[in-house]
Order: sequence, then C-alpha cells, then structure tokens
Amino acid sequence: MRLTERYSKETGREYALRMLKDNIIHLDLVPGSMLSENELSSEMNLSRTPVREALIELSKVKIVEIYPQKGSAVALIDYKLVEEAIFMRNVLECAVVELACKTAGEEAVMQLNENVKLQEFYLENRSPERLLKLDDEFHRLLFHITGKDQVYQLMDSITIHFDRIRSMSLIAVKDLKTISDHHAIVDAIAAKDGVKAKELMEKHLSRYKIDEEALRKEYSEYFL
Amino acid sequence: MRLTERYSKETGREYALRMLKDNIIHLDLVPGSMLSENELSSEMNLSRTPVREALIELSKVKIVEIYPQKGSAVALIDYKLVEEAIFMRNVLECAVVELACKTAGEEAVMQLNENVKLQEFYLENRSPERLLKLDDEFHRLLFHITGKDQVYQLMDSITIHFDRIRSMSLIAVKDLKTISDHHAIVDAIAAKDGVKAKELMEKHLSRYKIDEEALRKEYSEYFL
DNA sequence: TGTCAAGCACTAGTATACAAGTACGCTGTA
DNA sequence: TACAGCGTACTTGTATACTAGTGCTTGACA
Repeated sequence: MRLTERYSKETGREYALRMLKDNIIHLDLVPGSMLSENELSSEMNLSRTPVREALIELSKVKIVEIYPQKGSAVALIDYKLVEEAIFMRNVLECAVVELACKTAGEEAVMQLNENVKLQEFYLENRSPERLLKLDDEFHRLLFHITGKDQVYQLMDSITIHFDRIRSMSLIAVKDLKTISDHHAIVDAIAAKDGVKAKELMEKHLSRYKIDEEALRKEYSEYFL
Repeated sequence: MRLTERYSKETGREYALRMLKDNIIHLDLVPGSMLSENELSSEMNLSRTPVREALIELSKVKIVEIYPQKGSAVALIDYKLVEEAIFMRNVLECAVVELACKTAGEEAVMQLNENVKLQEFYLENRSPERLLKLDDEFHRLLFHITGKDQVYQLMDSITIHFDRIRSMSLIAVKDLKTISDHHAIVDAIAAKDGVKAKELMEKHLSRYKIDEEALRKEYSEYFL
C-alpha cells in the first residue's frame, strides 16, 4: 500500500478513506486481495475504528467486500458494476447539462469558460495531473451550477469502479478533443441549446470507452 | 423515538440505521433536534459504536449533520435537497424504464405483471402498507431487471429527503391512478415502446407533487 | 494411512475507556 | 452591576478490550 501524507485538518477516517480509494484505483491494492483491519490500522498509524469506518463506506458501493467474522477484501472487477457507473454517469450528466442550458446565467458560463481556458493552458504546458483535475472539476461544476451537488456526490461514489479500470487501461485521455468537447458544451450552454448540449455530452462521454475484452485478457485474474 | 423489535440476524448497526431512518421519516425525530450518540445508544440498548456508524452513514446524504466535538442533529428540511432527490429519481427512473423496453424479456415482464396484480388485489382488500411496499417494489424491480441495482441503492439513499416531506403531507397516494399507471408502464415495456414508457413514467412520477408552500407555512420551524 | 475432532489463530462486531475540543455557567473581581 | 476567566460537563474522535463466530491445522485414534 502506497501512503501519502495526512492533511492537517483531516480526520483519521477521512485519511483512511482517501488512502484506500487511491490504492484501490491504482491497483496498489489488487482486486481480490484480502484486507485486514489490523494490518491497515498499523500501516496507517491509526486504530481499527477509523479504518473500519472507511471500509464500511467503501463496502456500500461494493468496491470492498466485508464478510462478517471472516475478513474483508478488495472486490474483484465486476463489469456489471462498471457498466452501472457508466450508465449512471451518462444519464445524469446529460440531464444536468440540459438543465444547465435552462438555468445557467452569465456568472455560471464564466466559471465554465475559466475552467476550459485553464485546461488549454495546462495542455500547452503539459501538466496531465492538473488537466485531469480540471476535467473532474468541469463536470463537478456542471452539477454545482445546476444545484445538484448531492447528486454529484452520490454518482461520484460509484465512479470508483470506472476509475479503476480506466487506470488499468492507462488512458491519458486528456487531449485536444476532450478540451474542444468542453468548449463546445459551454458554448451550447451559453446559447441555451439544450438538445445540442446533451448531444455533445453524450459524444464526449463516449470517448471514455474502454476495451473490456482486452483488459479481461490481460488481467483475467482481477475479474470476477 | 419510537422503537420496534430488532430482527434476529440484524447487526446493531443495521438496527440503529433502520430505527433512525424510520423515526426521521415519520418525524418522531423532529427536524433540527439534537441527537446524542450516548442517548441513542442507551435508548436502543447498544453501545456508541454501531449507533455512531449509523449516524455517519446518514450524514453522507445530509439527513443528519455531525458537528465534530459539538454534537449531531437531524437536518432541517432543505428543499434544495428534496428537489435533488426528485430530480435524480425522475432522470434515473425514466432512463431505466426506457432501457427496460430494450432489454426486458418475458420473464421480466411477468414479474412486473405479478407485482401489479398484487397491487390490484391489495387495493381491493384495503391494505395501504402492503400497497406502499408493492409500489416501492415495482420501481425497484425496474432497476433490477435492467441490472441497475447499485444505481437504485444510491438513488434510494437520497430519497429519504423526499420520503420525509411526503410523510408530512400525509399523502396516501396509493389509489387507482397509481396502479393503472403501473399497468400502462408494464404494457409499454412489453410492447417495447421506449418513448411511450418514458412518457408514462414522467407522468406517473409527477403525481407525487407536493405543495411546498403549504408545508412551509404549516411547519415553518422544520425548514432551513 | 485416512478421518475426525478439538483447539488455535484469525476475523469482524461490539463495548468501553480515553483524548481533545466546545459551550456555557459560575465565581470572583473591579 | 458588568465582565473576564476559569472550570465543568457535555460533545465527537480515537484507541483498546472483549465477544462471538469462522476455518484451518494438528494430532490422536481407528
């Protein structure tokens, strides 16, 4: 398990959760491997309590499995869950972007444009981590300006299934197309063209397609 | 706080969660009231641990607020969150019913029909609790037959905001219209008419409209 | 050698003890 | 009387101790 520093105001539970998610997404905790509350606790210099609370939360979205009195494990990759994550994201993102066309004011459009401008900047300056962060931020922003933060948070919790296989397939999607997609989406919102925006979003999200069969062959031991 | 019996195989955490949800929905724990882990523990004959775990889970969907080192409280009614719950439900249910038209086989349609038949039966026999349960089951079934159980579960977690104000407005919506809606939806699925099914679902969900202003007047002290 | 049973080592679930931080009231002083 | 400051009684966060249940291992016996 790869550990990074604990933030100053972060509680033990939040820290444990962050570490576990990171390590699961990047396969440092490999799918199917057993997790011991005791081991994790001592590794992270915490007691069982905060670690356990983090594991419970992760088990809610089935990325961690808890077998009472037996043990816990990182869930194997269940492609059905990956598809659920993709489905949920597609449906909600499209609905939100359509809604944004109806409700977004000048201020909101400006925020979106600012984000896209920064994406262009960091593309030139080759900073993929920052680009990834801005990409996430862009989508989060769409939910925020339409007042759907809680919906985003719930959707985000299941996205971990998708994030994990995305990290396996080594996609560094952050390219020109992605950014021009974002640009077009903001334009559609500014023009209040709901149909167009929805269409663009659908196309945009389809870029994240992953070759399931290839992954399944290469990492068959990670799959359910 | 109104308590019911603990199921045999239920863990303490599950029991605490069930009790808290029930009491919050039915306003036995009134919006804005403080919650003490200690009090709740002794009331439910549990220790703080399982109660605390339940509270943490409820705080994830903002129905309970935890102020570190200060206390916890039942969240006041934030109509924005209610709207988020309604939005999420509308969007996902429509998408799912549309999907069901593409994928549902004979077996699935039969399950749906069986459910509707039971609804008709319990309508005649005047058993509103059972009708409510069948209604929930009907919608859950749509997610199940399309393989979106996890999506349902996440959506369901935020629905508590809606359930709470629904219980305030004393809606016993379980009438003929509801059931005939269900019937029509199943027919559309059987006929694989996605557009129609979506339309019907939208109309169906719109029946649950709640008069916000009236509630806000009557229970202003419960609102944010 | 094969089989079965007892025990041990592990797990998660729960209870309890302790730490750290907050709010509020009381008391003493000006 | 007003106000400052300390102390107390609460809170949640964390650590640890205990309970109960699982499965594997080991050893005795047929």
